[in-house]
Amino acid sequence: MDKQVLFLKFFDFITSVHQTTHAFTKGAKLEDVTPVQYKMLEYVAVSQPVTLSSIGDCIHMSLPNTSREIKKLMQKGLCEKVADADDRRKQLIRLSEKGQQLMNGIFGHMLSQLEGRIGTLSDEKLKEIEQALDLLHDQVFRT
Amino acid sequence: MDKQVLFLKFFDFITSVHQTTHAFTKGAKLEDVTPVQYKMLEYVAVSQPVTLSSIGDCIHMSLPNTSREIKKLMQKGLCEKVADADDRRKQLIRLSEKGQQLMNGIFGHMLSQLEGRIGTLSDEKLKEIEQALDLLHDQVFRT
DNA sequence: TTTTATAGTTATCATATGATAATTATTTAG
DNA sequence: CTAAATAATTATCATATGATAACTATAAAA
Repeated sequence: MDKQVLFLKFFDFITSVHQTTHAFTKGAKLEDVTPVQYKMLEYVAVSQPVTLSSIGDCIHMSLPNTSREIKKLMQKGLCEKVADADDRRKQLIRLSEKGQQLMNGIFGHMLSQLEGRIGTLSDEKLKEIEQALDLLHDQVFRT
Repeated sequence: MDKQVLFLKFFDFITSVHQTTHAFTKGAKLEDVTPVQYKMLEYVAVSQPVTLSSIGDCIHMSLPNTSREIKKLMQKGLCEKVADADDRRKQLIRLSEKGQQLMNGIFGHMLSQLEGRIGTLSDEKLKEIEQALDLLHDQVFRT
């Protein structure tokens, strides 16, 4: 097994995943949300409610900057903040109704994009794809 | 086959690919190169020589901004520019010796990171991984 | 209880990035 | 040949992002 060849294949693969991701979110209406703010929304959507600190950890941003960007998202009416009852230093962030609708729209858009790519495949093929996702996730892209 | 479940798996997969990519290039010394400039270098490295326009197309940047950033990369001594003999409007960009060495170092770093993840796997497992890469590349992440 | 650590805020600065208009040089189309 | 169209440059502006210092409030440790 030529590791060099496999590496090139990885590199190519990673590039195409990035491009596909870009194509997926492209076209979804993100009116007033910057790239970093979108990453935050994505993380909050999946993990809510979350503390400011964990958002910062996840997207590699300092607490002051995280605080600033969350503040902007709240001003846009996309996020809400609740003080943690157990530890009142902590602020729990979750999507507002409007933010939830925004993310639902985006996930729906991504879903239809994906549907366009794999919609016509047989169940058997889909099983193969699922297994391939699992394999690479576990063996290579584990975090 | 539940498409909803598959979608969640995709979403998770894409996230972990992004995180892994981040971890891969992290630690590689990129002294004086901004993220956008790094993307340019990466593209030039695999496709050189390339025109300014094609760089801009690839990384979704306007020609004026592409021109500005390439200029910076040339000032850092990482790129070189040659006028195309056939069409003298075109400027062909390629890595300088120094730029080539930089990218060699980074690719080497990524290779060793990858090695750390798959180095102990059997040849059989590696074959499976290769097939999984091919499958997903062709069926899902084709561009 | 005093000290120390944690979670977050606010303010400020520097730099990176994105958008656009105006210009030059060259090539291609009519 | 003249009139587009293409490739790139330069200049300028606005905004996004990253870094840091100083601060408040709360919780945990001594």
